[in-house]
Amino acid sequence: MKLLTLEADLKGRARAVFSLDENAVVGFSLSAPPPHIKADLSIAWPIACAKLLKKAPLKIASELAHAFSPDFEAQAIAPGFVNLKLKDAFLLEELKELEKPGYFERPEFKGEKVNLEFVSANPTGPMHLASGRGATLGDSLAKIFRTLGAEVSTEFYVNNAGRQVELLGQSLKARLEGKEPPEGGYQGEYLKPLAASLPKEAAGWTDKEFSDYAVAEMLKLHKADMKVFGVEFDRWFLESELHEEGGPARTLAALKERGMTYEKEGAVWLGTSTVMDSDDKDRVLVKSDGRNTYFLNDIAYHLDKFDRGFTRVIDIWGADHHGHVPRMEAAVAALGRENSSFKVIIHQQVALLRGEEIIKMSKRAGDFIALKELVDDVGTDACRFFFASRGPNTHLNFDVGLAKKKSNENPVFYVQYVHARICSIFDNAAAKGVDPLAGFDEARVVINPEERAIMLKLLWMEKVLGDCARDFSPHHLTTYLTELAANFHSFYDKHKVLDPENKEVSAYRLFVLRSVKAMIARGLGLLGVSAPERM
RNA sequence: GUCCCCAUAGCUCAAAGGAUAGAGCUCCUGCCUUCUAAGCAGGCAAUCCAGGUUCGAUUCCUGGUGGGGACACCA
Repeated sequence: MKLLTLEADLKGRARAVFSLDENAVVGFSLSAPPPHIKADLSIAWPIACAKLLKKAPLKIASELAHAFSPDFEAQAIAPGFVNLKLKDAFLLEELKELEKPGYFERPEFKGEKVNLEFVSANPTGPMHLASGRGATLGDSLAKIFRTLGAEVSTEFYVNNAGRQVELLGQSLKARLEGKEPPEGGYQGEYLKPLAASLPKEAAGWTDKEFSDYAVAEMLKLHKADMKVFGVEFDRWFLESELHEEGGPARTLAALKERGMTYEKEGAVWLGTSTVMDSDDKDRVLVKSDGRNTYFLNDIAYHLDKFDRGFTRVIDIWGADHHGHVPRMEAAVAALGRENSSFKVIIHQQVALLRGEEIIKMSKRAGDFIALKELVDDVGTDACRFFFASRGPNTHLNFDVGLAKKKSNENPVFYVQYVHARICSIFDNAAAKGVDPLAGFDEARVVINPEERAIMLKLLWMEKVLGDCARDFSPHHLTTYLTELAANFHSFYDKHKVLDPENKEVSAYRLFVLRSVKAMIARGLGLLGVSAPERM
């Protein structure tokens, strides 16, 4: 029985014992007891519901404990906890289930069609190190949501139209002609080799041809960078696609029709504040010179996503764009879409340090640290685990020098080492005269404390994935994997797995380790980190 | 000035309102004739300040202090 099923079961028993309605049982959940408590699971609900039931918490706890036996060893403890110990058979049975396909799927994600857009860096230069954070977040969340049963499509939005792209083209042209890029253009070194490799006929190109060429080349770079980083997008959505299909015009018409817009001083405004009261001021959709704002194009893009049938549209933005959230939410609402179907995940900026010094970065000025640079130095695994292990709201100070130097201290190796060690044990089994596929008599198994800790931790994965989805962050998973790894290393040090003298115990332990190996591989996979067989 | 985010050990991070606040790095003490020491066992060491709500607050609320970010008819 899964933990969530168990939780629902026990909750049902609590309702029955105290004759409560479904809604009356609030905050009933299984949690892991603190280390000094010798129990598998813990319930704090009796303390919380004491007022409602008008009973002493400890009394409630002991009545509850009574209702749980004889299926569980349950004990009521002051001030009102119920601590549970699971039966050995329960643990052994569940381990067999863990690797079954769909084990982690949940009903609430069934039928969800999620669109997850992230990174979406402008194609005006190589990908910046900070994009690694958004990429890690988005890719891991996509994989986690899929594991929970949702259908997920990942997307990278490419701004291949507009002023910045024009400037990029002009900067490239200037480099070809041996001149400095124009005012406000892109000064970066990366345009020089690009200019050098332009075809001969480029001398006669229009500005637009330069722009198109530069963008196409940058896009190639971005795709390559993301691939090395273990991130593949289901779709690279070009802004130009939007314009070809008249998306912005259609969006504007829809907004007008719904009475959300007005004209003032020659511009068309969206009443995000006056009509909808969800932003601090109204926003311009069409400028007085007749051109669309970026905002209108962006609304059109989001409408396009909804029109493609997604039930949930999720954007991942850096904190420098957080000011845009209210207006985008207002726009989604203005189009008559459910607010709950749209979510923006904001992650804080990555501040780059070299020692004490903060590195100011700007693509236009040409001073930045490329993602590729770090990945080349420390590897994708260390980078991704590092980024994944922080919640989106942490303000990350990233010391480039330290990150490169200290790669061996990254906890990712601690976790990967578990996988390598277990692989090695299985490799050695035959030589030690142990058959990894041999069965064992479950009734005779004696589970030692280290094994018990491992099994419990394995069952806990289900909850951890839920936490990741709830908080829109993979960091719970890195914490979990580190804890599972600690459980394993501790076990490994104390107990011999391959023992020719005791084949029964060997087979049982290999059975447990098979699950550990699978869960480590699964968890690392969700993070886009490899599970090496040898280290 | 307004708005958003953050403040936990020397450093980098965890912790559905629950029990003695967890890890990693650093420093110190032990452990490899036995399946990989990228490991194990142990030690030192922390909730910014002042109020409030609560049986219970690192967590929620209010007000400070300190730091990061945003406030365009730019994209």
